[in-house]
Amino acid sequence: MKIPIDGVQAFVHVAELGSFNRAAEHLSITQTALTRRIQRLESFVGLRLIDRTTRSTALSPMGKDFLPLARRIVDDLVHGLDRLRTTSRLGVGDVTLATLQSVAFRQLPLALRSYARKYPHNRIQLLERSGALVTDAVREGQADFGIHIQQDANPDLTEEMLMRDPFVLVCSRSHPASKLKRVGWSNLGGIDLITLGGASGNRRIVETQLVKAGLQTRGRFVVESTPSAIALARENVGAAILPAAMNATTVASGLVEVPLVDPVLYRAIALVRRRNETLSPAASALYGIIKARLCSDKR
Amino acid sequence: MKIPIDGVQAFVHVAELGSFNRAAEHLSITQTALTRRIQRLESFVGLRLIDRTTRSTALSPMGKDFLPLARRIVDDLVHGLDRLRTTSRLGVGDVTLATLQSVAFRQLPLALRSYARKYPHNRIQLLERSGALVTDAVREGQADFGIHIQQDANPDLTEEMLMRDPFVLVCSRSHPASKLKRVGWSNLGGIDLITLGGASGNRRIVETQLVKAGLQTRGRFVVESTPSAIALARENVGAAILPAAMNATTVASGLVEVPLVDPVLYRAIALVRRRNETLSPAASALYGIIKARLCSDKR
DNA sequence: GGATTTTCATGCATATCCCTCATGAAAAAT
DNA sequence: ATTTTTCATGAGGGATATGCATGAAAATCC
Repeated sequence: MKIPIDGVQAFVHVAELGSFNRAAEHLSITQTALTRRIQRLESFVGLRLIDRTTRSTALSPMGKDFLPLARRIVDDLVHGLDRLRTTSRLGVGDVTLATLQSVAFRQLPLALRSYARKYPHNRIQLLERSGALVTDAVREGQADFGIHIQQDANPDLTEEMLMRDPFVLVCSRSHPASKLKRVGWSNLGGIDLITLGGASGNRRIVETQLVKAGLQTRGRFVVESTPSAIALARENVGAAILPAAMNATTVASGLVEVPLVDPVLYRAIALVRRRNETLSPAASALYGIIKARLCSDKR
Repeated sequence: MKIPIDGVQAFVHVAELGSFNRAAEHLSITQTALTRRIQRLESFVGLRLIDRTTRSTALSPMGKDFLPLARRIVDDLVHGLDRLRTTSRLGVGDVTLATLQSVAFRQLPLALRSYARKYPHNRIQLLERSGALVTDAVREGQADFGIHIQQDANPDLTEEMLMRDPFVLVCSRSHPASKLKRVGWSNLGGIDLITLGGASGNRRIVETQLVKAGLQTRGRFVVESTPSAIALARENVGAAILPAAMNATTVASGLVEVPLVDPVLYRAIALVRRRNETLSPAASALYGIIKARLCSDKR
């Protein structure tokens, strides 16, 4: 036999309004239907919960006992489901996004502002991680999804490419290379290179390519972060290999970007999330906005 | 749209068992039906609660959020309704019974013992009241129901006659009246009467009849309780007018009961309870037992 | 005091909903 | 590659709830 939740709800309403008719109206059903619901509930539990004459209604002793619990059940149910519904409709909720610092600096702010306008009540937590740590944060559930450099496929995760970001050579205007229209990887031999080290995801890509070009694995200067690299380049210590998206030129004046070619090497920025797991509405909305924003930004 | 309580229940089971099939089996429905319930729930709230592949099931973030509440709802509902059901089936519960002292002495013990055997876990509280106080206790809700002397109908109460208890003249074996087979009310003139006073319900009945018989309103000795009356009669101070049910003869030896006739006057012992209010199962059971026991006892 | 109004209960027809059976699809196990 | 396991889907039938019209009982009204 089925659980007469309708009956419980009806019971609470009758108890509160003291009348079948008013309760029925309140529930937008006929009085007939309401009577039947109460009857079903009573026959389910096997005892009379509401003593009713043609004139008045009153709870029986057991009805009085049951009322608080019944009220709680109905409230929990209605509010609980309602919360879920509004969540789904409005996309209410918190989002935690793991991202590369570099992306957080440049591309993300626009997307976040757009999201914040659309969902003023939602909070966003940004985890700024470098390299593989983004992936880890997503896989371990610390973040709803992440933005990272595409890498070896992970069975637990799905990726979706956002844009391909070419590497460029950044150097001071007074640096010899600044005069070039472009420069091939194999022509970097005579240049003091500033490269990223540490856990950076770029490091792997750049170093691989350097090896292919027959140069030493590491640049002459290995720094931990992009700002440091830019600072060094600015002082003309050497030329830095950086993603174009960093837009070093605009960060510090007096710098020049020279495209790196043969081959044009990209780092693939991708959205990453757990495979087979639905994003929360809030996360899903942000995911969509980022995808739309950054894809159109593609160079 | 209707509240998908089945879906919530299904959701909890799937969450706990990690499998649609096992959950379906647990609920004794087909896997198909269970899938449908989950689908209905999800379409009701508008978001996916369980991420499922053909191989595995896992809660989505919102599902995880919802699980504790869902579990509580289902538990409350199932346990709450179950409690009511067992209550109705077993008649579990406490009963408070208001009764006349006289009835409590004599007829009730048998009924109570029988009830106690049938429902070993139920507690009974006895309110011993005299006269109209039984009625008051019932009307004011202090007692579930009562046993009293039938009187003017009260709109709030319903009565059900249990037995009619004739009044007898109780006297010592050495009392002149003890030789009579019966005695008419109008022949009580020369006898020193011991009557009940105070709040006794019998008082009204007896006094009314005495007036009708042309005797003084009160007996020569007016006592407050039956035991006192019996004690006086035993010492041959006079003859007492008492309900036959008191069985004075067996309480104190050396006493004789003489039927009072012209008319044979009864006090009507009745069950009384609040009109239009369902008795709790426990009370209802006791009510039934008393009715059966004492009615068969009718003289 | 009888007519009217109010309120809960019931019989019947209908529409809705939900379940089961059979089958499909996808992924893991053999 | 085949089998097995597990969730999803389509269709049909049966159970169940709903609504309308009406009844019954009690309070109110004139």
